[in-house]
Order: sequence, then C-alpha cells, then structure tokens
Amino acid sequence: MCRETYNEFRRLCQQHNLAATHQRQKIYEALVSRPGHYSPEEIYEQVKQDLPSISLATVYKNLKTFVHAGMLREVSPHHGSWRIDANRHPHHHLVCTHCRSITDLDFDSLAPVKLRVKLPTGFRLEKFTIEVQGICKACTAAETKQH
Amino acid sequence: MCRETYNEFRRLCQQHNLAATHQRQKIYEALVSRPGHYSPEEIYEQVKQDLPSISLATVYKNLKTFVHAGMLREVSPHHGSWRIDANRHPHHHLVCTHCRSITDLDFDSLAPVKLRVKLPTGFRLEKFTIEVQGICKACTAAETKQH
DNA sequence: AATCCTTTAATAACTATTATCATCTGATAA
DNA sequence: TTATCAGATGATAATAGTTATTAAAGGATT
Repeated sequence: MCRETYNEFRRLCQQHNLAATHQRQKIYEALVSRPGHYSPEEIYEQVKQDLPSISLATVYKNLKTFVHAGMLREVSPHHGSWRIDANRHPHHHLVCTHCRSITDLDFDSLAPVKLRVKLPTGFRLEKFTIEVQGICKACTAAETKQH
Repeated sequence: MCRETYNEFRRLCQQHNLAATHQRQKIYEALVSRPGHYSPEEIYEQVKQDLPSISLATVYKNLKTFVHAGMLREVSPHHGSWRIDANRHPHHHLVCTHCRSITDLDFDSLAPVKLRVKLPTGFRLEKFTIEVQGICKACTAAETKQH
C-alpha cells in the first residue's frame, strides 16, 4: 500500500473508532488500489495472497463495517433478494437506503436524462434508470422516535 | 383475475410460446393485480393461497421465464453477489443487462437530474443515481459471432 | 382420446451470507 | 515495554436464496 493510501486508511479508522488491523488494511487496499466493483469473494481471494489465513467472514464483516462507516459504498442498494416489477409504464424508483423499500416514481417526475458525451464504443444502450436514494418516511420516523 | 388481465395473459403466453398453465396464471396475477416489487418468496406465499401445492421452484422458474420473455422486468439488473464500490467520486454506472458487468461513467457525462415535482413528504433525499443499462461490448461481440 | 412435448412438484444441491464462540491483537495507559 | 481489555479474527456451523434433477402430470395438437 502506498504511504498516502496507508495514511488515509489510518485516518479513516481513527475517525470511525476502528482498530487499524492488518486485515482491514489489506481489505481496504484491495479495493482502493485498483478500479472495479468487487464481490466479497473476490476481495477475499485478493487479500489471501498477502494474508493466507484470513477468513472469508472477516472480509464480509469488515466490508460491512466500512460501508456502514461510509468509508466505502455498495454498488446497489438492492442486493439480497430478487425483485420483480410488473409496472409496464416507464418509471423510476425511490429507494430507501435504510430499509431498502422501493416505491415507484412517475417517469415525468424527473426531466429526461441527457447524455453529454458518447458512450464507450460497443455499448448498446437500452435505457436509463434513475434511482432516487434516501431515507423513507417510515425510517425517518423510527429514527427520530429513538432519540 | 379480471377478464382483461386474463386475456392479456393468454395473449402474452401465446405470443411467447408458453403454455398458459394455472400456476403461470396465478403467478402473473399475483404480480399485476397489486402494485409492488415482490420477491419470489412473496409471490410464492401469495400464490400458495390459491394453489397450495405449488412449488417455490416453479415460481422461480416462471418468474425467470416471464422476465426473459419481457412480460415482466426485474427491479434491478444486479443481483447475485454484493458489490463494493471504492470510487469516492460521484459517478454513474453502465450496467450490462446480459453479463451484469459494471463500469463507471463519469458524473459529468450526464446532465444533472432535474426534479420536476416534490418528492413524497417524509422522504429524505440522499442522492440520485443513474444506471445506464444496455449490452456491453463483449456481449455484443459474442452475440454477433454466434449468428 | 392418443400422442408428444412442456411443465410441475418434490427435493437435493449449491452459492452467498451471517452467527457463534474460543482465541488473539491493537490501542491505551502504566 | 509491558499489562490490560475491548474489540477483532479464524474456524466453522447455520441460514437464506437460488438452481438442478427427475419422475409424474398436464396442455396442445392431432
């Protein structure tokens, strides 16, 4: 890990009250040192090259910790189970990043997407989908009730 | 199932060369008769009320069949494994609906999202994410090679 | 009604993820 | 440095979600 990344890692851990362990260091490095959208399994394989005795559960736990702390993000908030949409009309989705509930948002609620550049050659565009991410009413209510 | 929905279902099955079985009818109905973004498990529970002996595998298989035929859509094209994104800069994603690969698209490649209406009260907006869905270069190439 | 081909139910198998718990380690203070 | 201890780790069992297999049943066509 380059010194800059290392320092950033230490700083982030301190900031979030996390012990800066070897495992975390390597997991963090595996993600930030190369572009990509890796799965826990892939990170595990990568980190194992440096720390052969690391456990897959450790990778999962720390990825969760990092995401929860805001040090990393998940690519999509819909992960887990497959969801089917029977709404045939073009529309967008409101997605709660807390409870992951999904609500339809009328297509015309948002101005059409405008492409300012050419897409990579070879990519055959099908459609744009906009996700409006945030905290839903129910989760906001539950949150404020707690305090 | 109302007659209109039933006729549409028959028509869709015919159009896609699918036998119009009771199970398919009920699965289709469970989705289109009420708004929502249901999981296979939820559909299964719903359909079981009418067809107690239906198998969960049948639900999965038919949902896949319907999605593949274009009769229904999946809410999001990436399911499977959890993916982590270490790119701290705001950006969008190109997603291949075939191989599900993910590529970053610079934030400025698309004009900013414009909200034309108020969001539902209580929803606390965090951010907009745009997914650019289509077929990636590799998949297009593989496809044309086949023919 | 007979035939054929598709679909289904049951269930085993598999993949992805989480929980449990004994052991170990990083951070802090002495 | 070393002692201390909360928090982290590794091993693995458990669970959730999904897919594969196969014998039996059902729709479509004749």
